[in-house]
Amino acid sequence: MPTPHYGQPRYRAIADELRQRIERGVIRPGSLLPSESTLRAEFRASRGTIRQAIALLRNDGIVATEQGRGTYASLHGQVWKPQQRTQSETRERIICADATLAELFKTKVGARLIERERMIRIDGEVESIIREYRICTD
Amino acid sequence: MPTPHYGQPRYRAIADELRQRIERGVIRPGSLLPSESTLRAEFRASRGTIRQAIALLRNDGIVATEQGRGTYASLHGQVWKPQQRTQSETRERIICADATLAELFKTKVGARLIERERMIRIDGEVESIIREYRICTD
DNA sequence: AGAAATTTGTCCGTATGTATC
DNA sequence: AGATACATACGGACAAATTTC
Repeated sequence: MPTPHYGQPRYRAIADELRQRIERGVIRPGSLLPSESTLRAEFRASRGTIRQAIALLRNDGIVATEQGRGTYASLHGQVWKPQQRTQSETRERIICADATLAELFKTKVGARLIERERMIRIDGEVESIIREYRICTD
Repeated sequence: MPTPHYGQPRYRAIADELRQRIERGVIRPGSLLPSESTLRAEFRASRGTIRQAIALLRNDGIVATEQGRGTYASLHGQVWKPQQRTQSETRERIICADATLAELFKTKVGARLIERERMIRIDGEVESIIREYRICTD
């Protein structure tokens, strides 16, 4: 077979197949993928094509490769899950530094600071509060 | 020449060279890079090696390739500049919710919370303080 | 400890498909 | 239609890191 690639190229198809195996747990997170030569035999593709497929997965961060060792299914595996139902509200105000903040910023108590507070909700529940402080410049 | 690649592999060296030309404006943002076959002649490398080099740049987002057309130097160009001299220290402790936090989390005053505080320094100066609060689960 | 086998990394060559000019 | 340029796919060879014996 020379090189007909109607629709999806082979390396993408192979990548998708491997991706599914990882996501479905057929290949467990942390375990090694089959070696390039094994994959080559299974998919009957050239080494270059197999490597292209793996490069895609590596680029997505779902596998990691080490020379001489092999390619692992990533531990934290999964891609960012766009967590539904996540909301975030931010508000901002100017405050005066208390003793603690003043010391951290090496400034005087009472110095003006910007406080930005973000509230993150998941399924309506408040999941975390994040407060960021900066020196007020204006 | 078979494949001696002492030190840096050729495709990286080629990528670096092209990257510099873009950053220095030798190749203007928005303009086309030399074609693969031109680059092949200039660097006396195989097409695969040239393509590996360009893939690096594409991955860094400093070029974009269109089939049949060519590879452009990206407009927004620049990569993330790893701001030198940036430090970050994180510390963590368990605190009891004050009135404000208790209200935000809809819990009682005195409830146990995890406070994670990160201090970000740029050139030694404290640039910002970030505090994150979560319900303590253990 | 050392040699061999395994596995990934780099590089070359060629051929054909597909999109653009 | 033809030329040009990138995309996909195959093959082979040697280098480098790791594991196995």
